[in-house]
Amino acid sequence: MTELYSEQELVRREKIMKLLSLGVNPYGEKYAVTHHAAEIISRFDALEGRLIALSGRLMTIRSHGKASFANLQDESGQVQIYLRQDEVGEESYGIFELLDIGDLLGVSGEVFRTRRGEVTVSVKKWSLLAKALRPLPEKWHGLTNVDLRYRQRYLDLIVNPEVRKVFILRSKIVQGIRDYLNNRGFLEVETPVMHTLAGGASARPFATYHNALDMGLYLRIATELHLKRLIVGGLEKVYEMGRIFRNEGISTKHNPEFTSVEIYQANADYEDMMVLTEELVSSVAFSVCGSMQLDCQGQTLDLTPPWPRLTMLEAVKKFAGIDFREIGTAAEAVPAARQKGLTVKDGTPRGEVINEIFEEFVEPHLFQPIFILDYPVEVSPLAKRRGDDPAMTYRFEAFLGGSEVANAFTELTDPIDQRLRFEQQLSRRAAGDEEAHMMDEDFLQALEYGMPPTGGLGIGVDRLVMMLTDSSSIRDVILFPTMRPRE
RNA sequence: GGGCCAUUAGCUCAGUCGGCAGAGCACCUGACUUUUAAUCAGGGUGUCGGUGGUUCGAGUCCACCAUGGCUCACCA
Repeated sequence: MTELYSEQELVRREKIMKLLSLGVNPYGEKYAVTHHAAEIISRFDALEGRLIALSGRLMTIRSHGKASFANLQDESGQVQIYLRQDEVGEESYGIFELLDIGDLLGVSGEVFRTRRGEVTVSVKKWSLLAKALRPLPEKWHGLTNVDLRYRQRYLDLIVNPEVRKVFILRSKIVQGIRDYLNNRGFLEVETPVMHTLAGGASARPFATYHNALDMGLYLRIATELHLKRLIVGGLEKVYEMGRIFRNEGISTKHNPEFTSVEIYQANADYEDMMVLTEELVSSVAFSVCGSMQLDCQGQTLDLTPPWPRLTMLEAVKKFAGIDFREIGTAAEAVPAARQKGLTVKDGTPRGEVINEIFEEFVEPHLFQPIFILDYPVEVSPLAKRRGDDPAMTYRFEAFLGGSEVANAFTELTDPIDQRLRFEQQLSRRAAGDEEAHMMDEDFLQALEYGMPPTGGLGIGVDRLVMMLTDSSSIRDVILFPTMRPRE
């Protein structure tokens, strides 16, 4: 017994040799398909007695000697087929007996209903489109090994029908976002994925190298700074949906590459972005899921706008019992945080302390849609300062199902303040914070030509898809999540 | 990176106190022309994740390693 192949693989390889000796190509030509499985069942009354053709994967075989039943699965679902020796002929039936579960077939025949009421295709002609050399996972439990499901997603898609639904839904969500924005005059643009400077977010980038130019490059961690350059350039409503890369840990909410959509609108501010966010999300949910009330981790998430708004200071006061309007300095803020049990380094700026308390004591309580407004300037280096409180910015995040789904602000257009913010980030970088922003002179130069007042919004598409498909892990909404290679 | 858990047949999983490696599906042989988790009669197909160790004897106990899951940390 060779160790290369399992018994079942050997058997299937032998069957290929038999097929070839019978003059059958195990990897056949395209089959002229007229219908899909689900359609044959749903439109049975119109199709009964008619000749149709479909192709799909053989999922079950029930052989009765000189006749066989089987189930054929295509993208739409499964339909039963029925094959009789006296219908297709002895030779054809003999070849059918060399088939295995997993093989790809094209069949044509007449639609009828069996005694037991099952809509079935009575096969008159069929051909082999692809012989499967490996057996499929078990038909009742499907593939549950999470590792294998992600590594061999094609198997997951074949044997777990609900997985296919999630990814079809994802595609519709992405299309729905595009439709919504395109219909409102936004221009979809494409900006570089490889950056000489990784900016626009606090994250560690992936580094790569360009040989001909002899220089290092980073994969983008955000699309923000290029899209704002386009606003400077006079494009008033732009967006980009695309892949972002962050060199960080992997979790049920984080994949190293993920999809964001960033939206920028000139002559707008974060108030406009709030309306845009709740309308975009709720209308996409309605068009894709048919409802604004979603099942989400055993609870009902109601996306009907308008969503409540709470400032970060109000939220912190409400859930942590600390009123930062009365705590104006870092020297006071740090002990207040420690009193709540947080470990905070000496010299942590007030804004960062507020943010940490928010994340620790407020975020776990958020489930229904809510906008948290007015983030501290220290954690918002690209957002405009509030006119009434320069320590805070016109920034909000939208939380859905307890997860941050959108981040937006009235953009900082003042090049002098922007330079100051970058310098503050640089000093944090010098202090060892690898996620602090880098100085982007090229971007500052663009701002110095003048940028109109602008509202900007970023939405984590994967997390939105998680919400709308009730998925608890980001890996369940990414076809091929990042994995360590096997062996 | 820390903690906990998992890894046994192609797949889903059992495996008691350390004593011959098991079941269902799939697969193989045979029967069967309306079955549908088809049925009936027979067949076990295996580097028990890897490497060491303890032991008369290890799937089982110990150590280390690998991969994955959950979780904490980190991070939007």
